[in-house]
Amino acid sequence: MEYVDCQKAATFFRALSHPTRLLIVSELLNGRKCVNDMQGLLKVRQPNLSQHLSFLKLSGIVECRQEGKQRCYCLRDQKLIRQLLTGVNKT
Amino acid sequence: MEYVDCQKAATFFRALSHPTRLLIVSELLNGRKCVNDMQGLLKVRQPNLSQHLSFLKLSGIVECRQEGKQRCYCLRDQKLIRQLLTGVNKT
DNA sequence: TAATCATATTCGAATATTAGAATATTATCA
DNA sequence: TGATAATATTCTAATATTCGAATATGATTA
Repeated sequence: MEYVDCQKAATFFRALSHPTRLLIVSELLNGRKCVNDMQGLLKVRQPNLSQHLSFLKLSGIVECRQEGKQRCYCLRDQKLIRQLLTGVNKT
Repeated sequence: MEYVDCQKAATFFRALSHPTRLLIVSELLNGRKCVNDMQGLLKVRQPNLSQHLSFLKLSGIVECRQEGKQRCYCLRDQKLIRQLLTGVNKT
């Protein structure tokens, strides 16, 4: 296989290495969601959710847009994430 | 997407979330290697390498076999790993 | 069986991650 | 403009990760 940027890849995988963040990400596979939507689905407190979202944003996995009062998050590369999760899921 | 076992997936991704472990893994994409081979390729001390290998083994990413004095490691699912790294590399 | 090569384990210190509590910010609405 | 809804940030304590140093183990060879 060609050269792998291990630093970059490690950052990417680290972002996916926490169950809560994976839950967020797998919810986002179903489409854009605002923080409040996600809170309804996950059992974490709002500040904690916000921290994880921030982590995911810094790692380049999600992006967000302000929409009125709400902030909507979505995956930056839905196809890639789907592929990664599907692969690992089969393990 | 179907249900994702986030606990399991998180463990898997965490194993790949360290640059040294990714280096190990990408070396193993070229085939089986014993610890000493890997030491020649990476710039880490032997005990540290051994720790990372142990982590990768516990996470189910590699397996190893004793071969004479040496212990040879290989990927348990080379195709999956190649797919994951290729995907992330394109990011 | 003693020496040696190859690898693993243990321990401790430094650092990073995580979650909760408290608080701050930002956008809209009355 | 003040109140409120939605989200983010900061601080802190608990825990986890990482590395190096020292040491242990296991297989082979002399």
